[in-house]
Amino acid sequence: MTYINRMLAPELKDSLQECVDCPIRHRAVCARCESEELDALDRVKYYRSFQAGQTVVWSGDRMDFVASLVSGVATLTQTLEDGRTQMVGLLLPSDFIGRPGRDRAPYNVTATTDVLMCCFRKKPFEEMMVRTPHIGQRLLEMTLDELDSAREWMLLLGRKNAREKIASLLAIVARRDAAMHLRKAKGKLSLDLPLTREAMADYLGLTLETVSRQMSSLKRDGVIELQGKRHVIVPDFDRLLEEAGDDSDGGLPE
Amino acid sequence: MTYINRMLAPELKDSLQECVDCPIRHRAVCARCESEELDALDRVKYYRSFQAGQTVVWSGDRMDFVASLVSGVATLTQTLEDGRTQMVGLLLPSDFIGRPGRDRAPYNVTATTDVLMCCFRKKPFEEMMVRTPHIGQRLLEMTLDELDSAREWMLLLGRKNAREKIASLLAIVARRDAAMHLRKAKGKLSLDLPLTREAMADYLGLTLETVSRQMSSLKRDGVIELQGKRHVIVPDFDRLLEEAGDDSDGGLPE
DNA sequence: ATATATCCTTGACATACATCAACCGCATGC
DNA sequence: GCATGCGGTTGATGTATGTCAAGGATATAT
Repeated sequence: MTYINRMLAPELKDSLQECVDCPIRHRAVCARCESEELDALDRVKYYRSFQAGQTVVWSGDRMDFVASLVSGVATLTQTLEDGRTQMVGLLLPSDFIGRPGRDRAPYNVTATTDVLMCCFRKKPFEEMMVRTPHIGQRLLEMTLDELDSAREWMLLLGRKNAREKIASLLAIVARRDAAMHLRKAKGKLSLDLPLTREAMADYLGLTLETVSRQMSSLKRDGVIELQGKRHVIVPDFDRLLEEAGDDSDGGLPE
Repeated sequence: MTYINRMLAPELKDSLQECVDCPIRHRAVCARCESEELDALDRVKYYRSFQAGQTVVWSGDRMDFVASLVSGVATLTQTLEDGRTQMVGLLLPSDFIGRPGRDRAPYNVTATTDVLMCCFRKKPFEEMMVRTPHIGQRLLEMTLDELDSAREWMLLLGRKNAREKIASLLAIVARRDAAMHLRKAKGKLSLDLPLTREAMADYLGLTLETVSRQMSSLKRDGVIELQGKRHVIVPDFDRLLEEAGDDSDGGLPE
């Protein structure tokens, strides 16, 4: 069953890191998953890996599998004819890819780092969804969450200025980072951006130059510190949230 | 059962207009809906109406019901502290409001015209979802569709210019209009905008002045004709789609 | 008929961000 | 050693859209 875990047992999020890192150890961690159904699914799963920069599927292509991201970072993007591109999804380990009930991918899926995916053919997966309501329910829950974050993202794209956009992105990454690794060095928070400046720009609806300038500006103003280009230190998370302009006081998960 | 129909029977979309307009006639139209479960649900449903401009729920408020929009237009909006607001959902008749499993509304829901909603208390609705997998499946399908349109919307917000945004919105409204009324006067297509210029601006991440200017510009260039402020005639839908800059050749549903 | 409010349009001007271009730092390869 | 490429930074300049302001059209109320 392994990587399907997040779909089945939300309360297992804490042990997710273990699940993801070590399929073998996982059975010990997650007793709930020991059903025959899942064993059956386990038998039809297979793995695919992609190198950084590789495209998993192109928008419009047939996609006869669903998958769970095991490691690495992938993005969903949409493009206009002239090449303008907008990221519409950022996939981190344990995120779900694909959708039961449709067989063409509506977006480009691209690996931005080296990526490992755990795949299931769509048909057996769908059959199991019918037999095991748990899975459908969990999938609904995950989809509703995604819809919520898509809508927050829309607020960002439509109404925030460049500085707020950058700060928001950093806060989002910090939060997701923290949710997975719980790596928070006493007040000072540090995070690795899994994105190039260009990918950040595509996330935020900006150009890479503007991203770069705003990163420099936030650094000048002491909101962040930079070690290298990708490693960011956040001395004061609340300050960052202020810069993000967000209404909701969404602190870090403890 | 009436308004829950869209959730249960996607193939009934054609008869939706009848369902929505006339609850009484509906039973005749939709044989599939005559189950005991639904009768039970039918017994706990109730109606609420709102006047144009009224707020149905504020973001963060308790929301102990789910609902189906019977008539009128409602919007989901998010705001920043300083009042900048972004529309994140546009609800037309038969759209679903609320989400099982959460009890606080994550957005403002506002009636932009007079609105009638068919409501169900959340608890009995959720119980029925457990007993009737159909409903959960349908809800998943609808949520996935919403996620898709949210993501197209993100492309619009992040990467389209003002003219393309306006053209896209008109195309979207035209499509949804057509899907419901099938009102297409031989080539020439006419539609009523259910939104003020300000609401359009909030949809598109623009100011109302820019919306107004671009409408005028599209009119000057013969892409649209205006009768009054809200009634739009589209002489050539393909031309409009070109202006929208969209890759996908999403014609009108026939 | 006159007032008032709402929604919309248009103009003049300001500015945030995009565009174009040069250059830096650091790999990798010959 | 030096070239080449990639990701990133910074500067000069342009422009699309925001901002501020005035006024038009229509409806409702007095």
